[in-house]
Amino acid sequence: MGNRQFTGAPEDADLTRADSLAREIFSDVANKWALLIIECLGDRTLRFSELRDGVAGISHKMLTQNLRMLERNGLVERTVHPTVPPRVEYVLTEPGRGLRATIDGMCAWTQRYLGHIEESRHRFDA
Amino acid sequence: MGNRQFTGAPEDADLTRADSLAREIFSDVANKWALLIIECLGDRTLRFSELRDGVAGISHKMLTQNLRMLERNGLVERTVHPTVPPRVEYVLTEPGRGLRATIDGMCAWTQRYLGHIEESRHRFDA
DNA sequence: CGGTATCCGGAGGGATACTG
DNA sequence: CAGTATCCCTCCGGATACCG
Repeated sequence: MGNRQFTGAPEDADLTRADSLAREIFSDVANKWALLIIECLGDRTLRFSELRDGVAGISHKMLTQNLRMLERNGLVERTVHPTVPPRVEYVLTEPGRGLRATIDGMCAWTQRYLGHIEESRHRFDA
Repeated sequence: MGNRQFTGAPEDADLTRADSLAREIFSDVANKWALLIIECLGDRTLRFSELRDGVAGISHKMLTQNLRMLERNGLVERTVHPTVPPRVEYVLTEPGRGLRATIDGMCAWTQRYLGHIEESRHRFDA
């Protein structure tokens, strides 16, 4: 896999539209909150407040903001139930579940190297 | 896989040390620049300046900062050749290569859903 | 060439209040 | 309950300059 679409400099005149789009999507998605939200959703259907409680220390604002972004990119589906009080539910779409699979990989990786990393930190800090 | 170590609230008294460490590592690693640097390195050995040219629009400062962080966590190995001018080289360690595999997954995912996402964006923006 | 230090503008993101 | 808007301040991160 040639990854110039991710690593290529944006000022490069040869950079195709697809390349810069890929980079844009990558930048949207490769951030802490987005990944944690997707991981928290998993294969469940959750309400806004359940997500707020479910994702560590995320603020109301960040949650809304990231959910909008994920919805815009078609990774989550938002369903509003016109009841009172309102009930809004979020689920991963198929692309969203695809991304989730790779995030699961990152989580597993973290678990696996937890010890390695902690050691390395101590060595480095000395 | 129980992911409470990632999604659990930090103020939760039951949160174990391992859980918060996992969260900390995840936060370090789940950021745009770190992921792009790792992806750019791949299985190559690159100099500082090669990385700066290789990673799209990254600044001197961000590159140094992220490389230090990755080195501290034991994901990259830094080798200084005591020549003049100095030559400093970076390679992924074994844990680093493990993480890289999952990032490859994210890149592949991006490529795969490029079309889906672009469409979704247009629909949303209307 | 690679790294550190300093400055500083602007985005990120929290707290709060208000609407439907 | 979910979402938007406003305020406000921190700190991210770019630009620049200077060391080894």
